[in-house]
Amino acid sequence: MAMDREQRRAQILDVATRVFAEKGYHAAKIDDIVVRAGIARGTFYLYFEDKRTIFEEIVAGFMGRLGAVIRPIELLEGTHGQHMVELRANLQRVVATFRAEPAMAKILLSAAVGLDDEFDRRLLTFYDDVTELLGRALEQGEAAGLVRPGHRRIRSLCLMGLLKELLYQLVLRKTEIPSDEIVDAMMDMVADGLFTEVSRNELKA
Amino acid sequence: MAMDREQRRAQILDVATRVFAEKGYHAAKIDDIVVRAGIARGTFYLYFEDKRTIFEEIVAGFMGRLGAVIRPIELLEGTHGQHMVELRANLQRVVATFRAEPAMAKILLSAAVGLDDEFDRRLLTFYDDVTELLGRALEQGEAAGLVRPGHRRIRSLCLMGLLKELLYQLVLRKTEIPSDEIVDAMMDMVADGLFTEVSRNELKA
Amino acid sequence: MAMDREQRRAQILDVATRVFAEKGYHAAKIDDIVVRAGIARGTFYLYFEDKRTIFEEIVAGFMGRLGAVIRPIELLEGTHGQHMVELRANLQRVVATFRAEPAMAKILLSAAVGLDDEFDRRLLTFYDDVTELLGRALEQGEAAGLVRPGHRRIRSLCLMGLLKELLYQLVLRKTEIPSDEIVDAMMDMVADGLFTEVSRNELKA
Amino acid sequence: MAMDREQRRAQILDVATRVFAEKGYHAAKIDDIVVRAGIARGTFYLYFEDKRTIFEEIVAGFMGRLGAVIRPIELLEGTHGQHMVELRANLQRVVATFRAEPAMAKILLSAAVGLDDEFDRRLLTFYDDVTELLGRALEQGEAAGLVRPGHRRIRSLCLMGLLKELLYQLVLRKTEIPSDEIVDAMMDMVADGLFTEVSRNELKA
DNA sequence: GATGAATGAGCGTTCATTCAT
DNA sequence: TATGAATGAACGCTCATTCAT
Repeated sequence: MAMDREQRRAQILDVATRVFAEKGYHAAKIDDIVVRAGIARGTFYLYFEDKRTIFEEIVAGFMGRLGAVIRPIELLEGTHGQHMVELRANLQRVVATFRAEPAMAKILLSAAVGLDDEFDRRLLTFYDDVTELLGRALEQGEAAGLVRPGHRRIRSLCLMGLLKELLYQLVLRKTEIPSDEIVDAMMDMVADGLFTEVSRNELKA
Repeated sequence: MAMDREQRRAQILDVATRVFAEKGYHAAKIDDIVVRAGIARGTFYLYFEDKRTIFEEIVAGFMGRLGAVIRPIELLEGTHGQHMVELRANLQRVVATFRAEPAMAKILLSAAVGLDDEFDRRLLTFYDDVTELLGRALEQGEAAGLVRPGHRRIRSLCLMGLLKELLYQLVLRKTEIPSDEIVDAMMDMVADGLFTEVSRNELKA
Repeated sequence: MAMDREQRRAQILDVATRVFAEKGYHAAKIDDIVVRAGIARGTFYLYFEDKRTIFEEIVAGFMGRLGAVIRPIELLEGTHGQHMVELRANLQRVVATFRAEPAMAKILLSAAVGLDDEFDRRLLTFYDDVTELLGRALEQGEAAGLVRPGHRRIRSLCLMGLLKELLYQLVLRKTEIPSDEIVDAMMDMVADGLFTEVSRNELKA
Repeated sequence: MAMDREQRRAQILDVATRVFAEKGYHAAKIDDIVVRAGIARGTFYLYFEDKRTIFEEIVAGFMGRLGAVIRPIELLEGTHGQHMVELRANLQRVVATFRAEPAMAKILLSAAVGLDDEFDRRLLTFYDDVTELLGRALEQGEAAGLVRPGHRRIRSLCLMGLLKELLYQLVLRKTEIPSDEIVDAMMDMVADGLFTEVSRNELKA
């Protein structure tokens, strides 16, 4: 098994990811990882400080990859007409990133939730960052006259939750809807809302 | 400590709810509950079969209260003009229910996630039920000409996620936004979407 | 439930006997006894010091009844011809005593065995007493020329074991052999042995 | 403490055997075993699944050794004159086996009794097997004219019980009677019975 | 006397982590 | 570097016994 340090580390990380995804943090035993990686118990600790640490590294790694895929939309003059394309591209990249690593979807959206206060804070911080990104996008959108003015914080949270739920369901339940269709439906709803003229009038009444 | 059986049970249930909310299922020790309830270890088992069972009862109880608060909207002839009122009332009751029991929000939306396969299934089933309810509402709305036709499954999931995220954030982060404002902003977004004429045209381009 | 103290005691003792017989000492819970006796947990301790004590009383009681049934065979002059009748009568009474209280057979021959050192000693002492009784009977028998001379201690132990095994099997496995037949076969074997002339000669060779 | 896996296993097994013999199954704590073996609590579970399992292994092991020592007596033509020698040899091997492992005698004949229904069944089955072996021996003996005809089942049970009692007493009470003497006395009694001509006549009267 | 809610010591088992080889 | 046997703290649960009413 000629394997340099980095390869070994990567292999363990990979195995651990799948184990955590399958069993959840608590039910995942170091033993499960070690057996599936074909290494000795002690070897694990040569590469990772402890169970908690490797889990954090896994999550942090995916958060990084996810962040790298989201590109802020520049609302500069003259780029008009590109915004929607870029927005859709962002969404599609995010969906694709999760679909490429379904195990990570399970971990990020489920196994890592409620682990403990410290980890919850970490997760919240990540989601906060994304939410803030969305908030700024809305702000710029409003400034550019592309977005109807409205409660930005609540709207960002809604967008965040809507995304998380879709990703969770699509990846974990292996729903077979093509990414395009998902992104289209999501954007249609977010862009134009659900109501018809009739119900809008009713609402105003 | 004069306390009849029901009182004692309720007291333990209450203490346990808070402990589970604070620490999550695994980190919550029977000892934590017992000490905070001011009872002996054995007393706990006089009222509840085991750790798992009391947790399930806590979750099931709240799911029940939540279900009781959601009233299906009748789309009968002549009830026109009432739909929006009823929809908003439903939302407000749900928000109020979570705000009344913040610990339960933490448990349902975080501590109970990823506990084990069996419990995950239970949670998913609950959310599925709600999602289906939303799906039927959309269907009836479309039929009544109140909702723009569109991908119902994806839309219900979006609504579900949007709700969950809002509730999680509002309750856990103790955001001080009044329920009215939240419901208004949420409904505005869902009803009319985020885009202006300008961006709609851009989207079509 | 008008019941004076003695009646209550007797009732609990009776119930406990059956519970101990059915489940064995360790698996028998005070709760089992209390529920079946239709009394409260605390009431039990008004009549008996603790679990161990009631068990000891049960065993001691039966040992007493058993002892009362075994009547030493007087080998006085002139009673000749009565010995065998009396011996058989003794055996039949012992068998009858066990058959009358099958639960006690289970307890004495199984549930009480290996409980702890102290109790084992008590059992051993009881069996020792009986063995000694048998030993003296053999001694007198030899003196009277009725019993072939031989190793008295070993012979008594053999008789003891043979009796215990028969009783255990007959009572616990509810074998349907009539007491008479059992006593006859046992006595035939003990009296004349198993061998024929042929094998006796062979043995001597 | 250089010890390979098999040695360690054997050591724990040995210690456990003595602990079970001294205290009985229930009173024996894993701690007792572990402390006396000079290992950590967890180490025990590296070699044995649980308390029950190691106990079963101990008992099964001894039953095996015991079974291996009992050799069926072939009643073929021409082997005449060997039967008694072989019978005595069997007995002596059984006695020797118990004497070599006094702890096992205590366990098999006392600590394992009344443990629970499942285990009781296992024990009974073992004794049943031996009893049946004895029954077949009697049958063949009768057929060969070596054994007086009689109630075979009762006789086998008697032999079984007589053996158990002797072994229990001799091993546990550390009686210093040499095996030879025991076997001789036992065989003398079983072969020829206890009675003289006088008592036999009396019996018939 | 009777009740039954409350007690708490005690035990089997798990599993992340260490460390001698 | 790799190994895997050994460690031991920690926890859920039981049940005989007590005691306030």
